[in-house]
Amino acid sequence: MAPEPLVSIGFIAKRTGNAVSLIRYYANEGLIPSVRTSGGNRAFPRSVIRRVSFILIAQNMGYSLAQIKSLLSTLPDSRTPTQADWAKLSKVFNEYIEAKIAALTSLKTSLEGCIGCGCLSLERCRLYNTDDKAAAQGSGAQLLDENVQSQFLVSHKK
Amino acid sequence: MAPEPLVSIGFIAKRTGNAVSLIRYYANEGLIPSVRTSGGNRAFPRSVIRRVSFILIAQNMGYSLAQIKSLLSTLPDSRTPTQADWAKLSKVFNEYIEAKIAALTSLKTSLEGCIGCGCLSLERCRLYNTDDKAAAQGSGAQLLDENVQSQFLVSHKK
DNA sequence: GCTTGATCTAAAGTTAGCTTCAGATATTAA
DNA sequence: TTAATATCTGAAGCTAACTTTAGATCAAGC
Repeated sequence: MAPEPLVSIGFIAKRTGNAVSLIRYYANEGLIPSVRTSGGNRAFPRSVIRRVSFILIAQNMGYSLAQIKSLLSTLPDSRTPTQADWAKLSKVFNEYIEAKIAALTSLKTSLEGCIGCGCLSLERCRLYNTDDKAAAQGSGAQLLDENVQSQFLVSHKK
Repeated sequence: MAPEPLVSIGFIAKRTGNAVSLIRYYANEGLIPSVRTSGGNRAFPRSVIRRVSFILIAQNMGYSLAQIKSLLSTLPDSRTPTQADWAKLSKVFNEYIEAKIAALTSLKTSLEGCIGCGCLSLERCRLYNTDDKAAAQGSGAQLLDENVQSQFLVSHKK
């Protein structure tokens, strides 16, 4: 197998449309793999472009960098991910997207009912139960509205 | 019309399942209306519970407090919102949800294609174009993938 | 009237996710 | 070889969205 060509941090930044500081930040955080040149500059396999793209998409979906790091852990760090590697991750991610769509659909329906009838309040609807609140209760789903899987909604609490 | 009963900050906090500090924060930020008792304590109309619920749901969807404040501006501050007030807001909000669902559906389709075929990179897919990046280009939609309306996806940049 | 718990204010602290800065070194182009 | 450009590090700065702290006042029950 031919050794993969390495590219500079500026190249990755340009190709992904982001600041160099962001790429450096991700590298420091261990979200993307990198090696060093003899002079000490970072060097990346081209496949990092795809990885950064994935990070940005997942972030846009509402995932924290910590969650994304965990998601990405299914990809190999030491070698360039194969199509099969990405397909595996894609499958997991697609399930997340589907769940999120389901949650939003449910939210839509609930809002139509709740706001429409004038009862929008936690006492009756519990539309927005968050991860940590549910977790604080102990085990699994504590949602009053079982259709709203907050796990797949954006959480704003630490 | 009978004067609406006022409740304490602790009451709102309990009913919405949040910390008192959060309710105070929202009040200070002008997200929820409040008056003062003769002693200086905050007092809220009961309808604030609904308003807080809405804020939490919208936050969960990925809106910033600034955006939510703007959304809520269609509700009257000086009187308790009627069902018609909420219905109006609900309509706008529902459109946002629908758009977000559409964006996620498109993302799902694109990912299936892009990750599946191994081309996930900005050079070809541009799945994650964000608000500010598009805005920085000047006018309206600059998205290469027109189906992905990032306006309705969660943005992580300031 | 007194004690207890709720609330007040202002300021400082916290976390995530970055960017900016300053001064030094690396790399590239001519 | 030399000038211009890119990158490096570590530390500090920044914004959003809150929480915490400290010391003081309010409100409610006995």
